[in-house]
Amino acid sequence: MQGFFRSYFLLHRILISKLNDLLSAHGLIYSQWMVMYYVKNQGPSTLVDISNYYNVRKPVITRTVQSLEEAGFVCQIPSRDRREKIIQLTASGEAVYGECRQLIDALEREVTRGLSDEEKDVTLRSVIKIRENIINIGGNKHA
Amino acid sequence: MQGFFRSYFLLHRILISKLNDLLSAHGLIYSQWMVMYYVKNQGPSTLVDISNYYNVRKPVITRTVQSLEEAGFVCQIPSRDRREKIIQLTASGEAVYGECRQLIDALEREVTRGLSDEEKDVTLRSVIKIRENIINIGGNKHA
DNA sequence: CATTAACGATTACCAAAGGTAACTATTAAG
DNA sequence: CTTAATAGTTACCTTTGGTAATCGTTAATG
Repeated sequence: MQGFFRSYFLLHRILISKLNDLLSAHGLIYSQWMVMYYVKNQGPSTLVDISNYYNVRKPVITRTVQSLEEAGFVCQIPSRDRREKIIQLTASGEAVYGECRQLIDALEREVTRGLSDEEKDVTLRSVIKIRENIINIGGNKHA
Repeated sequence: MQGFFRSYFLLHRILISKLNDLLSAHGLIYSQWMVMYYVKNQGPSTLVDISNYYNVRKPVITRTVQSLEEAGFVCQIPSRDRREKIIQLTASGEAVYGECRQLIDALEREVTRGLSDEEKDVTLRSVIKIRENIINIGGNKHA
């Protein structure tokens, strides 16, 4: 696996650039998409839920959620615990999520063209495995 | 390959965080390592060489190279074309490169633990192939 | 050969995505 | 009832990317 990191990071920039091109056409940026993705698939969530899932500090999520509220893509629903801020997608959030979901799925098929199902499967499982390994190494500041 | 992007980006944050932990112990950050890596492996290079390789704008490279010069890890060598700035690693740059190289190789082995050689190979080739696909899709603003 | 093009590098900005520290409310524990 | 812990926010910093405009220098062209 000589040079895996290099190839990985070389891919990252160009991949996130493509993704942002796609999202910006719908008024979104990557960090907003991440939050919408989580809320769509996990249901109404607190900021701490999202923060834990992505291993990102709370203020970062606060900022992103605020921008999504201003854009009208998420809204707050009441909670028994009045400290919590539970958010969910609005109708317009659902709509833009659906549009982007399709485009992203299409992009994913496009960029993996030429790879067999077997190769795709191995690659996906390897990426997940590598992440697990890093988490288990420990010493990561955000466990 | 449903969810490849998600897994890929989930890995990225944690991977670059590990890498920066490692580099910061030697006074480097990721962007500096990238430049040193290129200069080490391609030999003395201009800023445009580096910019083209990483598909990153020139001012970004200017800034990184300046920080490396201040740190004493790279220096300029004269060129016939007086527009160009050709840089190479200094002795201290070579030393720190060597130290980090070993640690990064070790980290790479560690995080890919549990993957067979076959799986590692397929994964590396897939990542490279995906990058090629994206570049060939065209429309990338930085071709 | 003189003028114009192109090129390499830089400066001065801006944006996105991450981080810390310190704070306010609110709830849970003792 | 007082103290802890928790959820969220605010203010600010860092890293890594981008643009636009500019300066020197080289290459092209009339």
